[in-house]
Formats: sequence, structure tokens, C-alpha cells
Amino acid sequence: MISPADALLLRVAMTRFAPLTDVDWAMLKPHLRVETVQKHHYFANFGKQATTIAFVLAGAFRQYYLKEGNEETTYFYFEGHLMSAYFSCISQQPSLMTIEALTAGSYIVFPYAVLLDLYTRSPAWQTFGRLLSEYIAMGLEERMVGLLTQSPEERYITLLEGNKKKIIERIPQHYIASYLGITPVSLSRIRARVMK
Amino acid sequence: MISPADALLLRVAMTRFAPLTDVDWAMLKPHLRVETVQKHHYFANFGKQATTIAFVLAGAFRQYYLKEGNEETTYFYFEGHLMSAYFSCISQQPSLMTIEALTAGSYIVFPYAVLLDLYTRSPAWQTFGRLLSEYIAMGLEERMVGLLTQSPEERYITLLEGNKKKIIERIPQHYIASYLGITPVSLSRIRARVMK
DNA sequence: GGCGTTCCTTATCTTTTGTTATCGTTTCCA
DNA sequence: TGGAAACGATAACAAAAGATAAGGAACGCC
Repeated sequence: MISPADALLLRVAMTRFAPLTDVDWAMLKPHLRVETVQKHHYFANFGKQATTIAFVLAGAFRQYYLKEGNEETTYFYFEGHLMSAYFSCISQQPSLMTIEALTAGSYIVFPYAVLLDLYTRSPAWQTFGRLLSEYIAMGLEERMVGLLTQSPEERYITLLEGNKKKIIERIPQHYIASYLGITPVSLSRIRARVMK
Repeated sequence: MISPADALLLRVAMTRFAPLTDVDWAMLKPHLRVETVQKHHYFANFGKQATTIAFVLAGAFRQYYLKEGNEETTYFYFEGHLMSAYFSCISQQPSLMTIEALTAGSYIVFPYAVLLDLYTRSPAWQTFGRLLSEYIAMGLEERMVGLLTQSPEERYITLLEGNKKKIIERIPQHYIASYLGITPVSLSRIRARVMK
């Protein structure tokens, strides 16, 4: 099942979006399950409709799109954060992205359908849903503006200096290169340049 | 004030997100105002906190960030669409972006605070808020993925062939170049290349 | 209608990135 | 533990974009 400690981690994370009463929380709790994944296994797959939201308990995950056979990395997930092929869930279309475990890991999962139901049953959950979407949108805006206005070298330095240090520390370099929109060779050159 | 015809345009546009009853609509309607802008005047300004949402009735608008004195265009708005320095509204921080009228135009405006209040008073409006954010997030995701995975030339072709033809038809080329993340000179070369 | 500004194109040159290949090093399994 | 695969650095060359400048067309404004 799910341990009280794990459940609390998720509740705290969710409460950062909207204040959830014990009653609100009790609506979600029975639907929570803990799952584990092996390294290089998948949480979401290209072409399959996603139906679940996860909360990472341990491990690192990589989200990517396929373009002409290449895997183009768009995002990383670490412990303590919600993870989902969100746009597949909300649009009810097959997922365009894949989420792969880069390490062995575990997460709490629950069906998106449960969340949709909670929206209709509790104002707090409805607010949660709106603020979650707003949070996702703000992250995307920041990333989009970075890609549009910064050079690859500036983007790498931003990653070095910003609050995304985990990516530098825990993700293989060729995935970071893809995340920055450049080739691994180019990132290697940039690193040599930046380190003077 | 606001004409019934203009009000209906907005109501139809909003109903695409969530079904609004007459009662729901009556909550918003008294707060609607119509404003006009001259060419090259502003709807939102860098550094000022944005507090309003608009619905464009006529004209074309450009949204841009400032980076080292340069204006980096991130978005265009046309008639029939909602327009706002949304992230300034929801974060209550000074706006990082500016929205400029590229032509003379007009729009319906209402305070974001009114919308926030409606969220607490009607489930339909609460749903509207969530779906609006989801819509914005999906647009940003699509744009982000395009910037990450496509070359400038591919991005230009996407613009030519996609559902964003209005941008090609109505926006000066140097703004489009900025929107694609390249220089005007480079866009001119790409156009020469693409047209064989 | 004339004049200046803005906008787009084209050309040249420089810088950066992509591509391909090679070579250690590390990691992963069997 | 030994061999293969994955990973990162580096080099050489090609392709593309940035910077700058110059010329022409379109537009707005007296």
C-alpha cells in the first residue's frame, strides 16, 4: 500500500498549491499506490494515452519527444516533484512524449480521472487544479523564453548557476545537451570554453 | 459601455473553455469595458504589474521581452483571442513582458481580480480558470518543443503551413524573425532558400 | 509630390554549431 | 573479470547563423 510517511510527502507538496483539508485529502488518499521502476524502464510511452499522475519518491526521470528517430529531451523529474505526461491526460490524446527512468526509482501514482472527479467535488481541489496548471505554464514560459533569447552557452551557464543544479549534478551530459537544444559535441566545447 | 455584439463575441470565446450559464455571465458582464489603442501604444508594460485581461476585438498585438536592450518577440495576439500579461497577473509581480499594438485596435478589458473572485463564487468559472491555464500551457509546450527540436528553417515552414498563417500575413518580417529566434537577415536568407 | 524613415534583400566576413571520426575512460553485464 | 557498449573530449571540415554594410522598395508625413 502506501506508508504514512510517503503520503505525507505528497500532501505537503500538494498543499503548496492549495490548502487541503483532512476531508479533501481523504478523498484522494484511497487512490494512491506506490510503484517502483527499474532503470531504463518507462513511466509514460509515446503513442499510449497517459491516464496517471505520479509523485516521484526516488530516482531521476527524463521526458523526451521523438523527432526523426532522435530522442529530444525536454524535461527532467526528481524526487519530491509531480510527474506526468500531463498534456496526454488533459487532452485525452495519445502521448507525444515518453518518460523514462534514468535510475531505479519509485513513485506514488493515482489516476488523473480521480483528480478530475475531485475537481467537481471540492473547491480546494478545483483550485489545486488551476494552480497546478498555472505552475506548469509558468515553468514552460520561462523555458521557452530561455530558448528564444539565450545562446546555448548562456543557457548552460543559467543551468550551472540557477536552481536547476540537480540537472548538472545527476544527469548524463548528452541528455543535458539535448535539453539545451544542442549536440553533445557542442556542449563539450561550451564546457571547455566556460571553464576557461 | 459595451455593445451586445461585442459582449457576445467574448461570451462565445469563453464558453469554448467552460459552459457558462446566464447567471455566470451576469457576474462578469458589469465589469467589461471597451478600450481603443493607437498604433505603437501599449497594453502592458515591462516593470508594471498587470492587473487586467483583455479580449481583442480588432487589431494585431505583439508581446516581447527585453534582453540587453533588444526586443525579443514571444507572441502575437489577433482579434477574437484573449490577451494578457498573464504571468504578471497570477504571480502579482511586475511584468517581464510588454504588449504593444502593431496597428490601431480595440479590446474588451476586465480586471483579473474580478476573475479571481468569480473563481470562488461559481464552479463554472473555477473550471474556466483551470481550462484557460491548461490551454495556455499546451500552447507554450508546443512552442517550446518547436524551438527545441526544429531548425529555424523548419520553424518558418511550420509557420507557413500551420494554423498560424495570420502571423505570416499580417506581421512585419523582422518581428517574425524575432518570434522564430533568429535575426531579420537570417529570415530573409531562409525565405530565399525556401522559395527555391 | 518630395523627402526621410522603415523594411527587406543581398553580399561579405566572422563565429558558432553540426557532422563525422578517433581515442581514452568508465560502466555495464554476462 | 574480461569484453562490449556507453560516455565524454577533441580534431577537422561543412553548414548555418550573426554582424555589418550597402542598395532599393514601400510607406508615412509635411
